[in-house]
Amino acid sequence: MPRSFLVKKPSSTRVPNYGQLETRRQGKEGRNGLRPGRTAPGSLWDHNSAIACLSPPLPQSSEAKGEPTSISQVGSGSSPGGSWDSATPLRDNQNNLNLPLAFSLFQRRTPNLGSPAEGNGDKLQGPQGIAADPLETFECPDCRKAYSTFSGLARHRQQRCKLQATTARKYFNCKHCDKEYASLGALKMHIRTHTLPCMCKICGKAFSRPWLLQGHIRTHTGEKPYACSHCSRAFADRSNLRAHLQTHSDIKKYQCHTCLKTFSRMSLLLRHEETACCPAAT
DNA sequence: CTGGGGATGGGGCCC
DNA sequence: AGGGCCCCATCCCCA
Repeated sequence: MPRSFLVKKPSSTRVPNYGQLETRRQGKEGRNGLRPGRTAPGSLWDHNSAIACLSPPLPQSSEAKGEPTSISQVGSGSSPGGSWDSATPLRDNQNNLNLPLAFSLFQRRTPNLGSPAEGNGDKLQGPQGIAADPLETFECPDCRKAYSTFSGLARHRQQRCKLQATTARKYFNCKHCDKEYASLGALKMHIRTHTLPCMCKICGKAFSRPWLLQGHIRTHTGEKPYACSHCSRAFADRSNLRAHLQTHSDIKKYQCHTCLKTFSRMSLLLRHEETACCPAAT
């Protein structure tokens, strides 16, 4: 699922406590840690794991469109008893059944004398002329229902897959770009980034969210409600306060894995890697 | 070249 | 369903 990388936080973590920003941050960096197209940067706490977890990089949403990915989509179609969908990413398999491959993934089992069978009128035959043992049955990996013929099972699977295609594989596509979302709400939220319904009355600049506009208005009013507890500075944006708090920390989390120099922000590390230290390595 | 602030974008969660 | 908020991230600019 597209949201599989999210970990639902306990509500208590919503209490603002900037003294805990460092610890809360750790372990969540991977959620959305990399801009599309960026290489995984090294860092003191996640460099090794980033190599393991982020390589190969996750496919982008635009690339993922039309083809299920190993993480986001294939899993939804897999079945506990078999691997019809997971091993054969057939997006339209109800109409274009890849029989040779799919057949090899069925669980063929020997006599099941008590199980019901369908398609008794069919000759026992597998795909591509595979000679079926009269004593064998063909079992659906999903519901364990047994069929005496492959064609009976295939018919059963096709009808099931039609249902699955209309329920589990429902996506909402953005008409403005290639992105697709699992929920209508998520899509509506995304569409706001195209329509930009929130306009600043002072300068006319438009934003996708009201609170983005709120933050922008602070640039006009000069309001800075987020004060640093370590110094006298204040900020209009919480994220900027968070970044500022890094300057009070001696720990620089982001490390260049070429020269081992450390940086307080990922953007500084990226800039260092791309320009100063090892531009060819990126 | 580096450090840091300012501004902003975007997806998800909670109410 | 929508608003508010959280968190993460990036880009730009300046010292």
